[in-house]
Amino acid sequence: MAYRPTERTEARKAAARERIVGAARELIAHGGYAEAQVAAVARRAGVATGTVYRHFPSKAELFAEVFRNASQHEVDAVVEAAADRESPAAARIAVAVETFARRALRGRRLAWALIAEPVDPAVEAERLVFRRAYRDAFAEVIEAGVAAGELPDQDPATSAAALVGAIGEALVGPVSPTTAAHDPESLIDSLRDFCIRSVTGKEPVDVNA
Amino acid sequence: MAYRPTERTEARKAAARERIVGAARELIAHGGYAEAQVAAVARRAGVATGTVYRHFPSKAELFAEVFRNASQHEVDAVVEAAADRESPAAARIAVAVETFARRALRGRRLAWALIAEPVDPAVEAERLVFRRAYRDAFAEVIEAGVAAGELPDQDPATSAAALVGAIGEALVGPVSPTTAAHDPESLIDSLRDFCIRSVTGKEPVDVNA
DNA sequence: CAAAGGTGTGAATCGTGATTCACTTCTTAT
DNA sequence: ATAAGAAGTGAATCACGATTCACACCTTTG
Repeated sequence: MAYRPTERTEARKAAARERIVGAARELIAHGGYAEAQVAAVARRAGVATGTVYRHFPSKAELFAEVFRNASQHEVDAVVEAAADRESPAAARIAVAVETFARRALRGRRLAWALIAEPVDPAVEAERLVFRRAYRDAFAEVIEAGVAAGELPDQDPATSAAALVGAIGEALVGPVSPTTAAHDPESLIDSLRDFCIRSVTGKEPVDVNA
Repeated sequence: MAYRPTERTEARKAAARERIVGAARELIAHGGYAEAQVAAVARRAGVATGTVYRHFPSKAELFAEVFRNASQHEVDAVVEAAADRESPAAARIAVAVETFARRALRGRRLAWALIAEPVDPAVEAERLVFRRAYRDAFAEVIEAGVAAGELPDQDPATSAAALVGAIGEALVGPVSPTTAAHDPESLIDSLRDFCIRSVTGKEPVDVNA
């Protein structure tokens, strides 16, 4: 034997892999799944079509990785926003919703791809993980709130799923009010209030800074 | 000229058309869009592949019709349930949600196809009409409730979109709690309460019969 | 009954993109 | 320098379904 991959080549390989993932994410963010054909990804990453297959066994695997990365990033932001277990449940929900919404509106197309766009089953499985992660984050807060007597009795899983659906639909759904011209901040306010009411059964008090 | 289609032949033609639409709906209800290839629809309808194209210019048109039929049916049921303008907004929302939910749970797969499943753009346009119809139905009730001072001030379009999303996700979404074994009635109760809280900002009073 | 349309048929065609693979180019180790 | 294993290339191949179309079969009208 005469050739053994060395640190430098490994790094180069890893870099190429990341360029491919990045190119795929950019294409998805721009035109969704349809725009992200393997050949297009390769072109944008500056490699040949075949090279993509040196790094990923299939298109589905590549996209699964893209989804995994992007969604982990989003979920982390929301979880972190709601992390303070000392503050009241309503405030935690409020800040989580705002974080979710603000980020989604910033990258509308990518958010739509992550939340709702048609993908093939292997990628759908990643999406499931992602949505479940959101749901669990909300469910945890709701559960804590109910336990502390701050929130009315309710099924945390159902409420959390409904929250995820409500936020997704209001922000990037096909009938999102944002489709029409609309001020993003006021949309976020409306949505936050909706979410607060839904879990507290009370009018939201103004928590704004 | 020697041949002019007569009533009987027209009827036969219409019947064939309906068989095709019905077959398509059944396949969608069973396995979603993926299962409903033109050849499969034709087989199930008992006609040849080409015959489908004597009745519809393209697959997309056929499916648009299927969606239109099925969704009109659903929307009508919900609108009718909430039709009584004399009763309080909260009660109208409650009954609309229950109707929506109960029907969706009865035909889970079809509901998913109507609400959320990947479809091609021509069909997506139908879906948009459908979701918008739901949204408008809810928005109308919310608006009336706000005007009557029964509901707190809110943006009806946003609340209505969020409701549609919440219901859809909780019922047929990928993270629906119904995925796990769950009692449908208690899910409906939880969801209805969630929706009532979200628009009223109050604990739901027991409206049950 | 013959002519003239209509309607049904299903195998062949087409379009779209993912995937492959024989070949080239690069890296490292001797 | 040279051998050997990695990695890159992109044109060719494949898979999959929608769509077409030349032909056969029905209905109706004169």
